[in-house]
Amino acid sequence: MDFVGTALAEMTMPQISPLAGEPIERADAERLAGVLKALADPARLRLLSLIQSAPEGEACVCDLTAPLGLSQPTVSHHLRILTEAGLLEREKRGVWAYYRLVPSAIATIADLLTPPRKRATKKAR
Amino acid sequence: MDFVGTALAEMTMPQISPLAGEPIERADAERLAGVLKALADPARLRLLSLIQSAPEGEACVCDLTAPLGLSQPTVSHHLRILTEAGLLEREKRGVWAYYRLVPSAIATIADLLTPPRKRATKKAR
DNA sequence: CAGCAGCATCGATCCGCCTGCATATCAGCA
DNA sequence: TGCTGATATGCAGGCGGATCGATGCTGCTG
Repeated sequence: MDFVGTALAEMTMPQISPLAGEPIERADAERLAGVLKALADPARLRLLSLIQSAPEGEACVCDLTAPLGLSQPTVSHHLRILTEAGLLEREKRGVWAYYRLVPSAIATIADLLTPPRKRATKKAR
Repeated sequence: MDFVGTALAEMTMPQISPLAGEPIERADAERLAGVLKALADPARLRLLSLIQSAPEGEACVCDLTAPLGLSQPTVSHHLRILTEAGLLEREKRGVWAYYRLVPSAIATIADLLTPPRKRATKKAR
């Protein structure tokens, strides 16, 4: 499941727009589902929220374990999934690993879900 | 998992905005994750796409089985999940069950994911 | 160099979900 | 009423994922 990391980049291409007019391709559906699957977990949603609302917009694992009530390996596991999905980026400073949101990554997903409003719902062929 | 059906309605309240400034609550995270989990499946994404691009914006199960390459019970199962998540609505006309998108349901999810751009990222306390 | 602290990885367990087959339900029709 | 076709539901196999304890790895520090 390494393709998930590049899924976002490939889907930013405007002509794909999965839920727009044309029926979605099987491969595109799997890519989008892969990214959504990374989002579709309470712990990971809270992780994104915690990191985003952190003082500098970044947080290390030790700051996230307590508020989530999960073990450190589990938190690392979720952070890994979010990073591979292209939603987080990791920076190692000394002993600590700082995570921050990838700018506009989530907004890209939101855009993919929102069909181009003005496009005719019927086939534009 | 009946709460999923009402999850969308509860989260449309603007003060929630899960990925906005404040850290997300555990209950809100689970509700949003529940809806996202309904979306995070290739078959269900293709179902939404197929229904939306259908002639009248609606389709019955028999029209969806072939393009998905899945058995009829499996398609019914996915349609049920999407309906319980508040993304589809079902109308029984005679022997057929017609499914159509709930207007702006997906757009609501997209809005929940997109933080209010101009909110200060730092704590507003 | 030895010890320690922060993270990642491994192995194992438990649970939920996707899928299909078989079956039940329901509406239309002869 | 009995039959046929379109959907829904029950059941079960199989796979993936969430979680944790134990362990390994790596910088920092004394």
